Formats: sequence, structure tokens, C-alpha cells
Amino acid sequence: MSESPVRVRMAPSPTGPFHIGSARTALFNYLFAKRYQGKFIVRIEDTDLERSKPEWEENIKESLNWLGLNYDEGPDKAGEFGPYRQSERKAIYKKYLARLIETKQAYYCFCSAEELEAHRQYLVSQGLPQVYSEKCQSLSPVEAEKKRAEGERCVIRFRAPKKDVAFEDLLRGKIKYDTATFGDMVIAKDLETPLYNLACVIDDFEMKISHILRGEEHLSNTPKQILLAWALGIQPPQFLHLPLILNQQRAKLSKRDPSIAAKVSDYKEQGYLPEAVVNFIALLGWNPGDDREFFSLSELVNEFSIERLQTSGAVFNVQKLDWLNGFYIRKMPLAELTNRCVPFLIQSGLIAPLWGKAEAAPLVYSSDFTVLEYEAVETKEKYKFSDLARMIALYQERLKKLIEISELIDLFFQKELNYPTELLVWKKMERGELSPVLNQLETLLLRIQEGDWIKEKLEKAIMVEAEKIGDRGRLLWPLRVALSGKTASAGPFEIAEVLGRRKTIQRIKEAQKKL
RNA sequence: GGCCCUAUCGUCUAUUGGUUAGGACGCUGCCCUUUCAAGGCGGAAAGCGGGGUUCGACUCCCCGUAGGGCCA
Repeated sequence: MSESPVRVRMAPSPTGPFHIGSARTALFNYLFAKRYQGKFIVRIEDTDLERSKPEWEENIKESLNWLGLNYDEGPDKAGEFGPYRQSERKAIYKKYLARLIETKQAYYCFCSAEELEAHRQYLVSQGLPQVYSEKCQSLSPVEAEKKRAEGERCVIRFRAPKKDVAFEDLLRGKIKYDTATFGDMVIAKDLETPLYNLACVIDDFEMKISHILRGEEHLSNTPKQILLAWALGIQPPQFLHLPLILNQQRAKLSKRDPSIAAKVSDYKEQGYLPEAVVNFIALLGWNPGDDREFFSLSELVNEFSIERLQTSGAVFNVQKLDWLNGFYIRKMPLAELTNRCVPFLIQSGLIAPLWGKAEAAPLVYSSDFTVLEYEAVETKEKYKFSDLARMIALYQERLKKLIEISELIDLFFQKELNYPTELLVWKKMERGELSPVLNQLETLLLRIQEGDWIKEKLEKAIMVEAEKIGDRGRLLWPLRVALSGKTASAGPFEIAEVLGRRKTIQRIKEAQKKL
């Protein structure tokens, strides 16, 4: 690596929700910084004032925070190279822009949109690169000033030297562009309003950025930025262009992609764990070189190396993310899992925190839900955190996303189950045989006293009878359905244990009533 | 339209000139099992095409082709 300290940055525009592709870029920047004892900086590129909104900046910070990608310097984390919002850096840009004009490396251009379009059409018809005609290059400073004073609309263009720009991409090797193919580009609307490429070059220099790790979509910006850096007498940083994350159609993931969720906040709301998301996106474009699949953020920091980065785009495979998420859910301590499920239970309207503060807001993972007591919205029955944990435990290995927890354990909070009577009928059974089976179950259950109401004793008592019948399903299936009301659920004994004696027997009676 | 990037199972990937081309997700068969999961053991499934270089190319080079990105 280079001798100067490693400083990398993530430079999102707050013009929309934080994107999963940006999250991965942020992750690789973070890993690179931590791996080489450097700094990770967040810079908000809010030069587009109409589209930039504080709420989107908030969304960016929240998303990074949720993923655990803590930055060392940023808009809300002062460092010595601030401010970290482009809208607050106009004076800096003005200085550089004035210098470019003074040295005649930039000039005012007064060409109209129609004029530019006509010239472009001509070039297209000739099969030539579509570049600016350079018409306004010949304007003297005096003429330009006069036009400006008269209020003529103008932009500032960069006088691009005609030569090849070659640079070494850390991932792709030598990349060469002929500047004649992009011509004199617009670099600013006026002295205080630089466009993306210029602002970027100035900020990266001022913030002492050593390496730029960004998406491949910026590859063609790089020669332009290098040219600008040279014009300003700046040594450009090192570049690395990451491959893109692709949708099912193999196109770049867009903000409104129907096939997969694009927003990081969507993943949070659907009940993906940040550790699963981080693990998953790390593996989109990077691999450890062996067969390992599971990595925590800190393990990634230790393992990460740019040599193992991929050069081609990666299709986002939700099924694999779901699998990973399930894996992380399964190995999570129960108390923590419960704590993370509670917001979803509240949100779905199943339970409400009782004497807790209303701020126990849904989807705030960092809240401590263990201290609250809850009330089932339908039955008004009270539940402690540990009661919820017992229910969730039954479904820990079945959960793929936290949001699914409500429809799995709703049976514990409902007054009466609503299921078709037919569901009670075991596949190797006639409907008419159901009544004696339910009676038998009731008798068996009534024999078990409150003090013995645990999974093991319940199982023992009922399995003895089930074995006698030979076909266990004749007892077990109707029992499970009577207790859960579902085609699929946890086992009948575990449910009965958590449900308690009174409710279990009550549900058997309800099933009998249905016949 | 111009410029640039990329190319191994459906998907994520290993392979850095010599492998029966390995793993994971998904799919699928069996086992376990009251259901659904989880778990265990199997299976199907890949080097874009054509030229070189080389004793030998998935691997290096060139040309196509395809996909993608940026600009317009």
C-alpha cells in the first residue's frame, strides 16, 4: 500500500433512500479502511439542492449505523477536514474554480441547448464521438465578462487537453481513455456550483483521500477527474472500481427495482438481520478463497483483501440471503432473538407494551424490550418477556425473516382459532373418526395435572396411546391442528406446554364443538 | 451513436498452464418425521464461439459474440 495513511470515503447523494449497492460500496470501503488502519469518511454530496433532502441524509446515516459500518468522519462526526456536506463547501470550490479560469484551463460557455444538440446530431451522423464544438473557447475574457454582465446564461467548461489518460485501477489494471472522446466537459454552473466531477476532485484532495473505492459506473468519470486533478496541480488518489450488483435481468440495480428490495431500510423492515445482510453483500464480489461462507464484520476486516475482489457484476440472489438470515437467526441467543422480534409483534398488532414507554418504537433494535410487560391485544392477557421468548423458541429454527414471527405465534394470542374443520382430519382417517379421537385426547390431557404440565410428560402420556394405535398421526395430527389451527406449526407437545393446561384443554373442546 | 468494463453450473463463486473442474444457495431423491422446518446422506447442473501461444489451455494473447456501465 502507499506510504500515506489510508483514508477512504463513501460519498452518497441524499436524493433518495440508501441503496443496497451503496451499502456494499460502503462495506468494502469500511473493510479496506479497517484492514489497513485507515479512516473511513462519509461525505454527503448534496449539491443538487432541489433533490437533496435532510430525511435522505438521515436514512443514509441510519442505514450505515444499522449495518454497523461506523465512520470516523462525517456530517455528524466532526473531523479535521470538514465540513462533510458539499453544500457547506462552496467557498472552497470557488477558490479552485477561479484558479482554473484564471489559468485559462476553464472558460465560460454560452452555447444554447439547441446549438449543442444540432452539433451533436451532426457528429452522430458522421459517426464521431459526440463532444463539444469548443466554440466558446475562442471567446476572450473581456467578451465573456460582457455577456455575463448582460445576463446571458452560461456554464463553465473545462479545456480538456487532447491526450490519452491512463491510470492503474487497483482491480482491473491499466485503463486508458482518449480525452478526445469526451471533449470539453461542463464542470460548473457558476463559480459556486461545481458539478459532480469537479467537486469530487476538490473534496477528495482537501480531505486527503488516499484511495477511491467506488462502483464501476464511475469508471468513465475517473479519467475526467484525473484530468481535472492535473489541471489543479493535484496528485490523484488511487482508484478501484467495484463490480456492480445486478438484478435478475443482469442490469444495474435501480432504486425502483421490482425484483428485489433496493433500499437498505427495506431489509430492516422485513426482518433481515444486519449481520446477515453484511455477510451476504460481502460475498457478492468478494470471497475468502476457500469454502467458508459465514463471516462477521470483524472477521471480514481481518480477511479482506482487494486481491480477492471480483471484476464482474454479481446478481443479487435473495434466496441465498434468506438462507443466511435463517442461519443467523438459528444461532442467535434466544433472549436477543426475542428482543429483535418484539418490535415486529407490536407492529403487527398482536401485542402491545403495557407499562412501557410509548417510545418502545417498532423496529428499533437497540431498545431493550426485556424490561417491558405486554398485553395480547385480542384477549388482554398479560405476558412477560420470558413468555414471549418461550413462544419464539418454538419457531427459532423455522424463521427466515423476523417479520414472519407474528403469523407463526399468533396462535398463542388469539381467543379462538379460526380454521376449517376439515383440517383436523388426519390424511389416513375419515371425518367420522374424529370425535372419539378428540374425546380420547381430552381424557388423556385431563389426567395430566398442572404441576406435570411439561412437554416431556405430555409427550409420554400421549405417545403411549399413539403407539398402541400404531399410526401416531391419528392422535398427533388432530391434536396439533386443534392447538395451532394451522397446516404447519411446531410440534403439539411444545405448543401445549407453552399454551398451558387450561387453554390446551379449551382448544380441544373448541375442536369438538366444530364437529 | 461514442467510449469503457466484463464473460466457469439457474445464482454467488474456487481454479492464478497439468483437477474425475471443487464449494454454497436454489432444485431434486432418500433418511428422520403428526405437519412445517432444521439436520444427515445422495443426484442433476458450468468453462460463449473462433483463431493463435504452448508438450498441454477454463486459465495467456487476438478477433468475434453477448451482457453491462457511462456519456449523449
